[in-house]
Amino acid sequence: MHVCTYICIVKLEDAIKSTSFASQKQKAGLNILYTAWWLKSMLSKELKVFELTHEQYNVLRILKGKHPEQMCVKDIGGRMIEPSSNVPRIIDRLVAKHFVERATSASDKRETVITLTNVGINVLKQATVTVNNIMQQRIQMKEADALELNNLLENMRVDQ
Amino acid sequence: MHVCTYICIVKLEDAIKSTSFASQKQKAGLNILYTAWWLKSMLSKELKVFELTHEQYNVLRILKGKHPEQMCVKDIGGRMIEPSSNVPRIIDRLVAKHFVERATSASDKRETVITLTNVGINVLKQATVTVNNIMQQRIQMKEADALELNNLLENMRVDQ
DNA sequence: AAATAATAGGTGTACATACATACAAAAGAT
DNA sequence: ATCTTTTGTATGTATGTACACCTATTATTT
Repeated sequence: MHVCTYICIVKLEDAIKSTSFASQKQKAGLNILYTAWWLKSMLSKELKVFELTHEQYNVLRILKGKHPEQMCVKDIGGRMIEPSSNVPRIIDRLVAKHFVERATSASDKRETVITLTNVGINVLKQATVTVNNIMQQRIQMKEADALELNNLLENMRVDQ
Repeated sequence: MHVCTYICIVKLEDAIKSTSFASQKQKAGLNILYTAWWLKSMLSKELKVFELTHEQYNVLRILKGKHPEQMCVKDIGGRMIEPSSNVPRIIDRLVAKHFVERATSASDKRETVITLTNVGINVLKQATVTVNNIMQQRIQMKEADALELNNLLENMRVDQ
């Protein structure tokens, strides 16, 4: 039986109330989906203070990586963790909050170039401190284990 | 450089075009999010043939686990991989396709009990064959590695 | 140069998530 | 027995995803 006191490690069986899995491989699939949800919901909770969703935060971080250079929508899209994200609409919301600015590219009028504003940079800076702290506290893993995990995840994905 | 021929293993660096991570632990977080997206989008693609989203498929599978018993909305919700899923609305769509039926519980009129229809059972059966095949082919992992992965994922999640 | 194809971005729709709220029914308190 | 609280479900709103389609611009072909 699972008892939750101060620190609580939730087994998948408890989380989704399922006791039998066809294989460890099948369980691993569900475990990845559940852990991703767990990560995302932790992030979202922290980011709410800054009026950011974790997708909006992701876009700001991508922009920060090139700042003070601008980036076009396509380049941002290519760096999203979830590649099918609809970047124009995420940018709509960042523009509404004055965290970024939109302009048509001079060199290619099809492109829209996005720039971080000072407000955006400040919000991102504060949000990042919080996010990093939470990640440090809530993810329990030695670097060697993390490396092992990264190898397992990268080798499991068969494309085509 | 990464070349994709027949079987193609995508490194996270290529997927999100980022080359530097603060730590293996931070990379692991992103890797989990990306792998979850990869899994979900594969599933969704396969399930489209059956007019199912992967959340709808998840609900059908949960119902199958108790069949021919009925389940109430709350019990279904407690078994979802993403616990904050809005189960009533997913059920709306399954009812519209005649895969499940809704009825008010006799023992507790607050509860709505959900029953799999024969159509639902057949669709689930066919969808499951396809899903299992795809998982078998696209997830490359030995059982021992899957066990290792499950342990890493379950031990990393610190709640509270 | 004119016609055609490819590309970048935006938009519409269906579905899902996250969270707040509403309402009816059941459980508990007095 | 009546009042209060809790519970189960549904619904409204903002956001995001997945995918199709449209338009403007650029690149390519002839």
